[in-house]
Amino acid sequence: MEPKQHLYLVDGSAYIFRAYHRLPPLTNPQGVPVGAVYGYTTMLWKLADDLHKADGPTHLAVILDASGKSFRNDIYDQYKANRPPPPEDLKPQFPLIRDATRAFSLPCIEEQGLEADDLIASYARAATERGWDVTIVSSDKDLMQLVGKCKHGEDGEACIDMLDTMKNQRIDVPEVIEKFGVPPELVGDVLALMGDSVDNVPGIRGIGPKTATKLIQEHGSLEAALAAAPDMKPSKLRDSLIEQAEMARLSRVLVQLKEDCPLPVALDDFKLDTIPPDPLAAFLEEHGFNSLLKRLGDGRGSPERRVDLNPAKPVTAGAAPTAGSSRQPLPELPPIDRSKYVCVQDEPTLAAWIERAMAARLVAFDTETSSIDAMRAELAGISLALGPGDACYIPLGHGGTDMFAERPAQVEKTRALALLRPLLESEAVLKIGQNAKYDLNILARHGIDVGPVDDTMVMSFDLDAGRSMDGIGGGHGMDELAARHLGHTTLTFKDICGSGKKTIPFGEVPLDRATEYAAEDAEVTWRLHRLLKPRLSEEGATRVYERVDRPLVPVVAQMERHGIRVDRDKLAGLSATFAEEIAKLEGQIHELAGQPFTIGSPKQLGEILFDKLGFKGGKKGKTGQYSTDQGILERLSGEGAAIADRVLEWRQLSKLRSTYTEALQAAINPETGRVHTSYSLVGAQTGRLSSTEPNLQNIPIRTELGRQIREAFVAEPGNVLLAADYSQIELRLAAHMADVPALKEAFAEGEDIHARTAMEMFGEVNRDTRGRAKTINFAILYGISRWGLGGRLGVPADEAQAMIDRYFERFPGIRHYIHSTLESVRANGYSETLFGRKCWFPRISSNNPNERAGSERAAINAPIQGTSADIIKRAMVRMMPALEAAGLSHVRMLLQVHDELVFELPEADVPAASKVIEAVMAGAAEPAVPLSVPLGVEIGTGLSWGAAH
DNA sequence: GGCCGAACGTA
DNA sequence: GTACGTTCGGCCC
Repeated sequence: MEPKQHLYLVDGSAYIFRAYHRLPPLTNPQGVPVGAVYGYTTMLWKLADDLHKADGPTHLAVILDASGKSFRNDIYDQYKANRPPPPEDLKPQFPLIRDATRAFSLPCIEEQGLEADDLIASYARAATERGWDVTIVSSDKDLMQLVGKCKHGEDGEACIDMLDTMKNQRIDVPEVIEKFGVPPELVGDVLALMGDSVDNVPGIRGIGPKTATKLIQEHGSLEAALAAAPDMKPSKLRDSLIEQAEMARLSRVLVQLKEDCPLPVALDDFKLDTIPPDPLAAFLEEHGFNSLLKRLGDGRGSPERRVDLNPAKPVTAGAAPTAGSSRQPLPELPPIDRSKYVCVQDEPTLAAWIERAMAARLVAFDTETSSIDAMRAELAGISLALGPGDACYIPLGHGGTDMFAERPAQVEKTRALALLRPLLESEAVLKIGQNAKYDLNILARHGIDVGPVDDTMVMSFDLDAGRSMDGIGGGHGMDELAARHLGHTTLTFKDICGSGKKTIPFGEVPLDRATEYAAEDAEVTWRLHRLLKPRLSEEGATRVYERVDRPLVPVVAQMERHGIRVDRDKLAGLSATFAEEIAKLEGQIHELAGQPFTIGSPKQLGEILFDKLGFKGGKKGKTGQYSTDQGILERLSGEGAAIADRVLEWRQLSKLRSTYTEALQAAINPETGRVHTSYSLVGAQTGRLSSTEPNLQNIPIRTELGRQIREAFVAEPGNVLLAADYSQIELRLAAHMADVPALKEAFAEGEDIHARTAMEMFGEVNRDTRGRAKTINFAILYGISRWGLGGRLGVPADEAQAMIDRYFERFPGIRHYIHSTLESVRANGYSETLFGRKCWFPRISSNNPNERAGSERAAINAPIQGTSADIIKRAMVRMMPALEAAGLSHVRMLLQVHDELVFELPEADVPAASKVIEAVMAGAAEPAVPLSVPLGVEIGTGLSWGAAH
């Protein structure tokens, strides 16, 4: 028989507050306060010492609070409202807690919307159900409710106790009774009566611990005490109990621990091995914890030392995992075996799978459909995975198109979805998707609001954006992730459905093949989640994942479903006008050329211009072709070449017609009559969204002709469109991040920022100097180079360099920002936004100077562009709740264009909605990152997108 | 049918 | 000089 398993659950968040208040202030060699971190480290040290003792841990995890809001705020909005912000010198220690945990190679769990207490309760219950003993490392009184809860599992009795490491005291049932006067199962009733000022649990006014205990002892429960109140002798206590009975009941709910939370990491993955000494030593050294370092002594280099990279296993693409990324290795799983999958074709089997998924509290899922376009796709089936080799496919729309072939047996679609709905919508079951936004949209169209959801594609992005090396892709698609992390080659869509003309819809794929493909996707998603989720906390990506990108998934999904109305007739009219003009120009161009040719071919055009017509200044690029881009043609036009002028006009009109007026008409969804773009959450390495099919982030605005296309984006009758833009957000962020007093001042005063720059640079402001200043400001954001700036301004490189020097002289913070950013990217391999979003630059140390310089420019830009992306994403996440709280439930958020949000709303709501939108956007960095510049938001409204600007 | 480079639309 | 996506012609298979 296996030895008894013993799980330790460390209440990390509560611990550091206690450690902070109990220990003297202490700073590390870099001057960062680390007193609480030191206390936390010694606590982990003590636990690690017990590792191989008889009653020591066999499994261990640290549990942290991930976010300020939880389900308790939905029940009682004042919950934890009185809690003061943490002291300034404690704040920087929070992220270090994760570093410390990582240094011990221990798993660290946190989950948005859940408090550490609830996760601890859920893990404790799950472990005792399996017959494991549990020790909760905490002294939190709420958690005392759990003590003693025994189960009779396979291994006999399993119990929960607590360990207060500060007092070095075990807390078991007698200790709980000593503290509360009642056994653990009644602690919740006592807590409900006495309330808690720190958490702002109301309780009953005038009742403290003493009276609460007495009442519960006498009556046996909260409800009994409340029921007995009218018969008590008249007193203040009696009146309070009667008057505030509801408050007590509410408090009872608030102190109740949630034991059925989805478990983001499986219990088996908390298995403890040995603590590898190297990362620990590095951590102790970095923070100057010399006494501990000494005690670690010659543990370094011992035979237990673990090797980071096992060549037999698949290797993460990009930079090899470096010091600090080690952890207790996850137990190995059997290889993927597609023969184990089940095709679910009848209701009882389906019901059994749903029941098992409910019990597992974690299920990977995937939908199969007829199209890549979620707004047009027909549902063909759903796959579920509960573990390795434990996956199924539920066909729902197979067959039926061929009248002569027999339709395979399947559970009827509506019936199956009705059965699946409680699972997919259950708060207690974590659903894991790969690009879950797609599946959310498919299921939303069938009336199912899936949640809570984790997304492995988004996790991969938050961990590894930009991390690709020669020969190894850096993408976040399922096939690529499976190859990179699991060493597994998945069946591809092409393998199953073919490609090109011979593509068959998924609903026509035979069920055995469909099952292999679909269930494999779900199992791969399950396995990826198991690998990636723990990496989030280990690699400092939790904040950006939990607070920004994860909650954004359903928000963006909803925007895609909303779509935007376009005026087809208006587009058709423009298209016809453009076509006429294009034909006219074509005739003139062929006339001027002396022969017909394909104007759209740069190759042919170049030959006509420079070979046949003999214009000078033809430059051939690396492909041996003449360049005929806008700059060249404008120069020729200035030199009097009429043909160049006509070609420029022809190009503008052709572009507008083919890319916009024609393509947008084709993109109108016949069912909704609207255009639904698809946003990629992992499209831009910096963290921006990207938009495809169609791209609604590059609708023209700069020229009058192009602007007419924006007029075709319109509101429904009775509604208007509202466009809200951040003004100069990247420059504002640069001013903040590089700490440039002159620029910050200008933004604070609402000055014209380019004019201010012109004044600083040239001593006077006029059209010319302001324009040059504007160019320089942008050049800074894009990673400046003398040649680039020179080219833009039309001055020699040395003159441009002089301007750059002058800029640095006037705004010294900028030079320092560039220098320190590059320094840090070279040292760590990645840049970081103010919110901790990483962007990797594997070529920053390339031997190729061009490549290296390119990476450097991108690395200077990424924190600024990425922080701006983080901020608007945070605004998007908060927007609908804020509007709803203001009673503005008819406002719909339709589009995001990097620094702009577009809404559709009833005209009457404009004043109220403008206020909310402005406030949410302007405050979106707070409270995580207080900015030293205000964020300006400009709002316009109109019947069309064009008019709203 | 699939891929690449040139050109050009946006922030 | 940053970050994207789409269209087109030209070329490959």
